[in-house]
Amino acid sequence: MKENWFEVIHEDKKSKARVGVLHTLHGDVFTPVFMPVGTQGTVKYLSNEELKAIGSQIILSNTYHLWLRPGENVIENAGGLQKFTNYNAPMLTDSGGFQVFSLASTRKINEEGVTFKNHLNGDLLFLSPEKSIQIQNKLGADIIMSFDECPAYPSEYDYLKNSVERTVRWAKRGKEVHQREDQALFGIVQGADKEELRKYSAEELVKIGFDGYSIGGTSVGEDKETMKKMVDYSVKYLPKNKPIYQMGIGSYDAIFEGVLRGVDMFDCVLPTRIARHGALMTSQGRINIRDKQYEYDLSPLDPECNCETCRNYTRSYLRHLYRVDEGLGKRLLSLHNLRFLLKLTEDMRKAILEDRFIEFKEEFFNKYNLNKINPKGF
RNA sequence: GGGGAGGUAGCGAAGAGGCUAAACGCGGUAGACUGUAAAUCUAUUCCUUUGGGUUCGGCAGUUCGAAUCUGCCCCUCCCCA
Repeated sequence: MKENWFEVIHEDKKSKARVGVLHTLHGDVFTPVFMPVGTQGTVKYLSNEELKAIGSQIILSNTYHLWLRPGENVIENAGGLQKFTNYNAPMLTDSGGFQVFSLASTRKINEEGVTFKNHLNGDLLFLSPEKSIQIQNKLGADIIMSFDECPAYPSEYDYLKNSVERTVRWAKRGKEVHQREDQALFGIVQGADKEELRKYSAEELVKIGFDGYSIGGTSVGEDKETMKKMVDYSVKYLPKNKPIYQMGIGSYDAIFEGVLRGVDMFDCVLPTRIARHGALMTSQGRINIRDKQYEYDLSPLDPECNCETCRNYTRSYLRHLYRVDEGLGKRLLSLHNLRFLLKLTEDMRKAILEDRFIEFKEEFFNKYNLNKINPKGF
């Protein structure tokens, strides 16, 4: 990737928040950005047209899952992920590293790579840093990830140290086989809440040299203060002229904390998953549309939202769709939750450009008062 | 008219003398979910002033003790006339 593929447009005068732009072959992405997750080459229940209509700039897909089905050759044959899915806009693939964590019960890690029991039929599969990059080269996303291990939290220090060092070696091996100049390759900083490990991880990755840097290993069960430390300990040792991506973050408060600390990119299944389960992020706090109190409620899901769902449907009807388990319900609810986060990042970019990010954060928290309604802050 | 099966919580359905306010499923009411093995998982669901109260079609019995055993009655379904 060209050295200036990422440009910082404006830095907030009172925090580390910044507005930037990623130049990719499939278009520009303005940061801070929230990236919806479409693991299997689709954001569950939503079409590309709907995603674009709510302001989605870039979406994620997953190497492990696409490798299993339909297979990277099928996607390469179609001309790459963007053509295969007809999402003619920027895309990012995760390396399969997270599956090392989430499929922990069926995997074995060694220096060479990871042996998984395929979650579909139990077949033994082997994924290595080289293999992951080679698959991602074929998938052809605009941004691809190094193959890492995301250790459980908490883990023993010795285990963490070995894991972090191995993840650095894996990153180097991945970079060595990376073929495509049109794909940005990110390294992933690990090290849990240990500053010396985060420092080591970040500095070693920077020595190798990547087009951007991810912060991995957050939101794996640690408390909020610990997550802030993890971000601080990572950003501190990363270059300012490269994008920083905090992986797996989708609660509004964690996004604020990340942006405040200099993070540019976020992705998360949270908005779509909780939507499918009836939970919605609204300007009035988090609600569960299944609840009886909405049975006769003819108001929109979120009166301050302009998404298709909020413009056209009542809570009463959305509750009905949820309860009868209709796909339209899952679609409309997913659409809204994504719009909520996309709008949030749009507003963040505006606030940063006006040097009022900290004020915006306070206004947002106060206005919506979500902490009072939902202590966990989703 | 003859023969057979059965009536258990909102529904379906286990249980065949004490470990049973009664398994399990559905339905109901809530909660969770953060680089998606997730249309998933968890709690709760007779009443209650949390001490207890009232239950397994009804009534009457047997028994220290009955949803479970006995008698009579009521009701459903199936087969044959």
